[in-house]
Amino acid sequence: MTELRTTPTPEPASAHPERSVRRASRVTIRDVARTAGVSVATVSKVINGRDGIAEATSARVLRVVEDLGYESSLVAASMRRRRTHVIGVLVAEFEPFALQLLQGVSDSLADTSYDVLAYAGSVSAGDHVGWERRSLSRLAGTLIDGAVLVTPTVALPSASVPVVAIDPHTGSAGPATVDTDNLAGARLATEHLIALGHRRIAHLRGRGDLESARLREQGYRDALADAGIPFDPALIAEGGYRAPEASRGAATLLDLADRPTAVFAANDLSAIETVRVAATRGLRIPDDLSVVGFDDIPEASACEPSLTTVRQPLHRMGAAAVQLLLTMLDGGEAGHHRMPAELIVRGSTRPLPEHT
Amino acid sequence: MTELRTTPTPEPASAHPERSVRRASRVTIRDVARTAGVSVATVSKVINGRDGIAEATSARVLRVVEDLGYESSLVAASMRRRRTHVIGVLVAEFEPFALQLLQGVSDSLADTSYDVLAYAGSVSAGDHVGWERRSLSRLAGTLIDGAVLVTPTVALPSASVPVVAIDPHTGSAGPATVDTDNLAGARLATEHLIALGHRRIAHLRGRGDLESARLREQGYRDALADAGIPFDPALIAEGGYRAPEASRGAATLLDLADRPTAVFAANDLSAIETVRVAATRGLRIPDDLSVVGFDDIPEASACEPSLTTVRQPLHRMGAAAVQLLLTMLDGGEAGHHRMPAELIVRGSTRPLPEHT
DNA sequence: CTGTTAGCGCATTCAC
DNA sequence: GTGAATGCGCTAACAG
Repeated sequence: MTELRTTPTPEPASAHPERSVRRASRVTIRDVARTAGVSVATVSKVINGRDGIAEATSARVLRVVEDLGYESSLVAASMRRRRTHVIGVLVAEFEPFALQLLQGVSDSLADTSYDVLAYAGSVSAGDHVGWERRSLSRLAGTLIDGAVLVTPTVALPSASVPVVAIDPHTGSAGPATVDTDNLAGARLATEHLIALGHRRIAHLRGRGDLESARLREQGYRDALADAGIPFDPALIAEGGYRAPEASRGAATLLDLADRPTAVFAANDLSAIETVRVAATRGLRIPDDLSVVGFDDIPEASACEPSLTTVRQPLHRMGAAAVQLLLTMLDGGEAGHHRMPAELIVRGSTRPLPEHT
Repeated sequence: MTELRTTPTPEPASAHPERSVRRASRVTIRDVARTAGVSVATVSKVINGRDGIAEATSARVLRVVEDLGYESSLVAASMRRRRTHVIGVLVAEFEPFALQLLQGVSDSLADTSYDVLAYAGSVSAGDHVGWERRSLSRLAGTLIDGAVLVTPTVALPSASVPVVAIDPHTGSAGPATVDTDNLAGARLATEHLIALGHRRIAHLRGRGDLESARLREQGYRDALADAGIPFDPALIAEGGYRAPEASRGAATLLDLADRPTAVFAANDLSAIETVRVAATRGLRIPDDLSVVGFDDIPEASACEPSLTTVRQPLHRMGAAAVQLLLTMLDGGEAGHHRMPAELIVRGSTRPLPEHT
């Protein structure tokens, strides 16, 4: 009776012609066991290569597995097993920054026995602060052996698996982290604009809940101070690291009576948005306005004009996070890894014409 | 007794000072129940908003949930429940093409109640043909409600959940699919080169097991035939859609005694690789060699010189896949969705100088 | 060598 | 209203 409930279509998968697109109920280990005429445990042993199984039995089971197209459910297996050999990359949202990191993580995991699982936690939950705790709680301890958290917004409580944070909320506090020298990077960007003769330099802020955003603003202020340029609060607007907010912030700045001649945006996404808004105002880049971004996502060099920006070595950061994670999975201790920032000068900045 | 085994650290999570970076064991529904002084079932009902629970009890439970930072395990929940509200994007590997699609999928799922899970199946398993069946089998029916398969290499047997394939193996055969008009796109690319005066046009093939690769080669041949240019087998090399293979293929072509004046690469990744190899041979792009790619990933416009390519609307393709999937999840029937291809002329192509 | 037993963390009947 | 059973698909001990 319960057998029937488990497998509504008792005939082997290979037998029934797929004329309808109906869902075939999943092939479970019990289907295999029943078809092969052995117990569930035996199948499990064969699958997992445990020894103590007769050659003949093993072969027969494997044949059935092949015939039925059986593959063990990650979920069920992970519930019993210690390690799943899956690394989770937890992001708030799949945007270019996170995707570049993901590529780095994935590439450097290619030589290991780990698979990669990326999870966007706040897609359906809105911009809930604390998405990382939610995601971690849902996946850790069961599905993934370790996690890479991309721009977590809160300090993480001790998790149930090893965790490495990239561009964390609290700077280099807490557990293992990977980040870029945001302060120095922001200085580079601002000093570049100053060197080009700009003095009315605006800043489009990043997300208020991220340490990186705070540091980038600080670097901007420091550079201004060093150059003896007074700080003007009117030249700061909220960009939030994302297009919609950046669009509003950029509009605020560009509609100022005494418009800035340059904008340092807290990341590339908002810099690109600034360029877009400038276009709607009839402003040409870089003739009427210089723009600098941060991150150097592929879109930065792809846009027109190409964006001057501060490069974070995203691919290498992902790889570094993996190294730290593997160390922790091996029982070792992992620390903090800071990457240098690099100014990449492209087409969106130019010297301020003498006729200010 | 069993209580002790389940929770090695019986004290509430909030009680023990996190001085060590030791793993805290996951907070389970039982911890919540015990702390709140109710049964596990009661907690479950409160969490899932079932009615029939005293207001006071409900409030108390919710407080404990908040305090302990409890979140139901996706794994455990998905094993009992019907729907997990998670959509899986299954890819062989996280490369730019797949990542752009992922972004499209994710963005168009933002307004729904679904979360997104991306899984790279062949990371640890090598280039195993059939990764999609393996991944699907591991995740479907348990962890995800539906799946978007990116460039599956085999025709899928009926799966246990709704599935949409993007750029499928078998063209538009089988279940729901989304693809681009590869044949027309390849013609556009080749005709563009022909219009520029090129006649020795090479083709760097895509992955042999993909229909898209076959169609792109066919489009190339068709365009040559229409222009009355004889097909030369020596001008075809394997690119495999990936950098390492493309590198070898490009070298073969560029080291030919009678070198081609233009290369149509089956995708952007191999086109970019061709540009790279050309540089090592001292060839300038586009002066000494014109190169056209396919896909229009962000890297295509980012490279130097920017790449002339055939654009696939990747973001929209991801969104289209989601629409089909949601239809199927709603019990409806979904069909095939074909997107137009568009030639984007950039800096990597130019007219062949008269002095051939 | 193989089958039986006991859960993993959770949701779902059913009794109480 | 609440709580003890039960099972999801699977694996690890332990029996036979």
